[in-house]
Amino acid sequence: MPAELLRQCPFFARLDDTTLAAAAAGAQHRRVPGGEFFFHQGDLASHFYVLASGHARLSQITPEGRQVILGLAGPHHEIGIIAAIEGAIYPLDLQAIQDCVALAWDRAALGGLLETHPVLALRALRMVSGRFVELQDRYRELATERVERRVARALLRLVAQIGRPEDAGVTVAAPLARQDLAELTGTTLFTVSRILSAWEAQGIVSSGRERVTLRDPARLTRIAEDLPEASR
Amino acid sequence: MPAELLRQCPFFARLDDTTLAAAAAGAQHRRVPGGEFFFHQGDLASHFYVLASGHARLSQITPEGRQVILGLAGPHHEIGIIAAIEGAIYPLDLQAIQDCVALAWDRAALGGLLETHPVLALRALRMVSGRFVELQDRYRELATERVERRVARALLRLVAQIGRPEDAGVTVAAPLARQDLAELTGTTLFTVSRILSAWEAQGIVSSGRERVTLRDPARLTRIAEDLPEASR
DNA sequence: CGTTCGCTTGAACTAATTCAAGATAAGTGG
DNA sequence: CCACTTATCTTGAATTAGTTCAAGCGAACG
Repeated sequence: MPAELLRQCPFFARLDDTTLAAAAAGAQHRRVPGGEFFFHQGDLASHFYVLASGHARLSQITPEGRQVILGLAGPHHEIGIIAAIEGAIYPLDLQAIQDCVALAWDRAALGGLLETHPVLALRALRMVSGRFVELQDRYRELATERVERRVARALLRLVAQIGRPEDAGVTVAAPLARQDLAELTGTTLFTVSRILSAWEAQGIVSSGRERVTLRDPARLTRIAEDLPEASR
Repeated sequence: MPAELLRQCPFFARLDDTTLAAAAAGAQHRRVPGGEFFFHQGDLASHFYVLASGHARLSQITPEGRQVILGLAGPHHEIGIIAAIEGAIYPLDLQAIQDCVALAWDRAALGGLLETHPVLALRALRMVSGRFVELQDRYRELATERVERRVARALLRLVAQIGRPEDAGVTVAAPLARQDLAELTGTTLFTVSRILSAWEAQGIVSSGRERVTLRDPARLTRIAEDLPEASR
């Protein structure tokens, strides 16, 4: 049910029924198998997506071939609003890390929506502004904070975004290799591995192959905020 | 002449006369002496500014008190479009580094403009998207590149934005201390000083107290892009 | 004219990277 | 079901880019 999905993402939340129906009507379905790309950096921005299922990676490749992960996206996440802008190109890659299903609006449908429903144009501005502020905060982190804190913050952000509660803790609900965490935090897979090993020994996380579970999120928050450890 | 100034900034460029007149009519003037703040991070976003003269610094302060400079702004630059969003707060400080004069629109005037002239709403989206992409690129640089390249890029960006041609080279047209460059590139004032000294010895830049002049921008570009030095 | 502020430089230090070697776990095909 | 292959992860040791700290210089400013 498209309309149901839309109600759950901030961009379409709390709209009147006619607007929501118009939005749903313009959407197509797109399936992307794990590992394949929705689009590449530099492609003409042709579609705006809302993920229905699966997880995807937002990343850039440096001219030297090093990858930087800007973030992960899960169900209900909106990606590619830049398609609303005439002639714009995607500024990053969007790669499915599992089989994905998404709703997609092409430029014409998206343009029509934003014109006939000005509230959506304002929401687009609000959405991009919000992401801009988030990115600014991450930029500040990267410029001023040590690796351990950045990894702690990245994990907390990930479970907030795409976490799944488990018997004892919260798991990042997407495959997440050490290399991925390194590319998210601007460090190396070796450093991430050492940090996770140390945390595992302290019972803060438990992790395995492409999997990280937070066992003590409060303690991780203390590391992220650089607060003193509670005395014992 | 407000309208004249507006024509020179991308946000208002190439508008029909009535729209431009409406925009100019809603603007107030604001003078901010060097060192003082237009607004602080966390303030309710009340005004949208276009700088008429002077230079200003966009920065954040970390909870630990370390400053990060997100960029500098000069004449014709638009700042604070986030004021268009109901209830939004400024995500950074805007501090005059020289005496500044700016045009200012309050929330009501800005909201009115965007509603009555939809082209401006689209431009707002375009503007924020553009800045988002720039910030993404800087994030990638910070995550993957060495300090020397980041400083080279920062200087090239600065002269592109607010450069002033000189007898032999281009100068950053705003007071720019070593500390400022360090906070722009995520490093320390000592490292910046060493880098500038080395470049000065090679005739790439000449610099003094709060001043940097590029003598050989092409050579600096080669450093920024990590291309091989031309053989001699 | 002296004080302040920005800049430079050296020396010691360190957080993180790089490289190498091996362990562990997950498919794959016989 | 088990060997074989491959991908992920761990850990140690050496290296290094950049930081930190200390001392002093020199230009601007009151």
